[in-house]
Amino acid sequence: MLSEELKKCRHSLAHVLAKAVKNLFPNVKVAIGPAIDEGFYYDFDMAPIQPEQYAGIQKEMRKIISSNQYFVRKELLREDAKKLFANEPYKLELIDGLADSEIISVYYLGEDFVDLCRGPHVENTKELSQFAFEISRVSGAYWKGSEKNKMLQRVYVNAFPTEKELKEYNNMIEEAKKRDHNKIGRELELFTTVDVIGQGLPILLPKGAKIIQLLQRFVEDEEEKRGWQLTKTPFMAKSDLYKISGHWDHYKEGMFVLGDEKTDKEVFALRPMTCPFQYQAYLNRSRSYKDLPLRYDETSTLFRNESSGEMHGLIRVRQFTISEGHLMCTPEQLEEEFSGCVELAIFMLKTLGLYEDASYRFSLWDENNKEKYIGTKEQWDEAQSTMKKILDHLNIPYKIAVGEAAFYGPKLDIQIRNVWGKEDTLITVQIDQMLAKNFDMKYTDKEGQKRNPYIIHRTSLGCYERTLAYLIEKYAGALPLWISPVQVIVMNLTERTEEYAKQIQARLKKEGMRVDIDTRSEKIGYKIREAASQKIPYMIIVGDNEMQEQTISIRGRNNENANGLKLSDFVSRLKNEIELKKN
RNA sequence: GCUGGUGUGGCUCAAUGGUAGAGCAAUUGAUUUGUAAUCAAUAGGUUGUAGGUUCGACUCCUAUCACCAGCUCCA
Repeated sequence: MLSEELKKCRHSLAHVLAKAVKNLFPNVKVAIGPAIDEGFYYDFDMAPIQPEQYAGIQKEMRKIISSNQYFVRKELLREDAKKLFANEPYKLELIDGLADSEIISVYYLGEDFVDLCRGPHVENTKELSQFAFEISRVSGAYWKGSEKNKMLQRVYVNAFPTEKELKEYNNMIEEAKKRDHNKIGRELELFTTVDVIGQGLPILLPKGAKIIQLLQRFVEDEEEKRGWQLTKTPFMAKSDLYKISGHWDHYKEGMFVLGDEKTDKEVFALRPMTCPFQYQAYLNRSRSYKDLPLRYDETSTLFRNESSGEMHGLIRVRQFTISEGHLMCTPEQLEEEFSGCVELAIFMLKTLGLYEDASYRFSLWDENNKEKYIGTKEQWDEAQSTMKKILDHLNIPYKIAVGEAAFYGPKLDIQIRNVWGKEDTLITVQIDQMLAKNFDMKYTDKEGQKRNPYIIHRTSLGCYERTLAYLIEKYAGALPLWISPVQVIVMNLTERTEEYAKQIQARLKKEGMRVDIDTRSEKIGYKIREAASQKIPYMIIVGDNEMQEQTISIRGRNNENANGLKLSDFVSRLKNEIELKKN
């Protein structure tokens, strides 16, 4: 089915849902009901619907469909439309929002239900009779998407042209659930959370911490090769710093403030970003154009006081560590340096195998929401057009997102999709002309003039916690060998071979491998299954033959057998594999 | 922050107002085992937390914390 046609059917089904809900709960006020990727939703002003009620609503929808009702379009004058929807406050608000030039159309579904709608719709509900649909969830959603408005009940319905497609969709969701980092990250003992520590503050367990350590080392080493210098700056500062940077005015809600401004002489805040701290490193002495570009990186832990409902696994947390960097340069160097930052990000994504899931977003400010940002319209126009020129020149395919900029400048965000298809920012590269002025950062140019440098804010791999989450989902927990927290597990079949198993572990450890051992001498089948479920890349099973000579059997993660391989060959094979994957 | 759901040993689940229980994992002993399930025993829980109702609460009520889905906000 063509997507326009599918959309039309789904949207028609949304009207059927609205009618069904109206039939069952006459006092309900209806809002809007668009088609979405997997079906449609409809917002109602009503008491929350419980899952037990889904079946009844679906039955009512089927009843409407099977009675072959017609969708009939009518165009109305504004005042007639307002009369028609006198009891529907949300529809009235929508009508008031329509421009004078717009035609106001309504669709009748049968004689007793009418909805304000542009259409198009199917002619008759019998066209929907083959459709498979089911209510998937109900949740709160603000009217017109603003938290200042009333919260309505959004009924999500999955809808597909055939039973088969709905089933396939449900299977896909089931498969996606198996990759959910929040589930398998806990099962694999990479991280956990605990009530007494609090929301958004995950504990990285040894294996999770090992992965992050490996990533950090890799990033720091790679950045050093590319001319970045590591700084280490404090986790907190006096409010004075944030007042200069603008955080105090524009980001205070998001910060953990220590102390009370009214009563304390000094108030501190944990840092939500590294920028103003690394700028102090730049300000350490006077700079000349010969010093530029100056590239500072830092493995930087940040703290952001997110609202309670926003935390999610490792993707959205209150404390996280980011591969941060700030680059100070002259206007002439800007494009090349910006491009270098993007290239570094791409290199990181490709190394981790995440590149194919990434897309670019050019995040601009929202002129109509000036209080969110510092700087003037002229400054924003300049920063954005500079960045646009560079992006176009670099031939980076991006989509534009208005209102997604940082409060101090536009961003190039590298977005990544999770297993549910939901998008998040993993990496960001930003151009900032404003903070250099606020902090009075200068360099002396060839003519001896003092000038503000351009600053590029960037992450190369983003936030490690979030990156780990996406890696888990990407590989369903079976991480590439070079970042596997356990690369090999040795297990012995009987106690006779326990010593030999230990020797093998020691030997591999000496070679720099990360090797676990499982000496429980029974239940070999159980042990193998457990190692497989832990997604350990290789297992070595140690036994002996009739002559009581020790034997080993090496097995890969996908159950490929590497039997007959000598231990020394296995070691060089692992080393090769690690080198290959890193390139 | 908002709407809804969930919370019982390490894990998966049972117990619908009447004695908190099972399987797996763990520990101990026996078995020396060959690609999940050897035998026996042991230990592990003030049912997220704090109040309340009741003769009696895992179960009902209130508050709170955490987790999940969605909205809003964001790396």
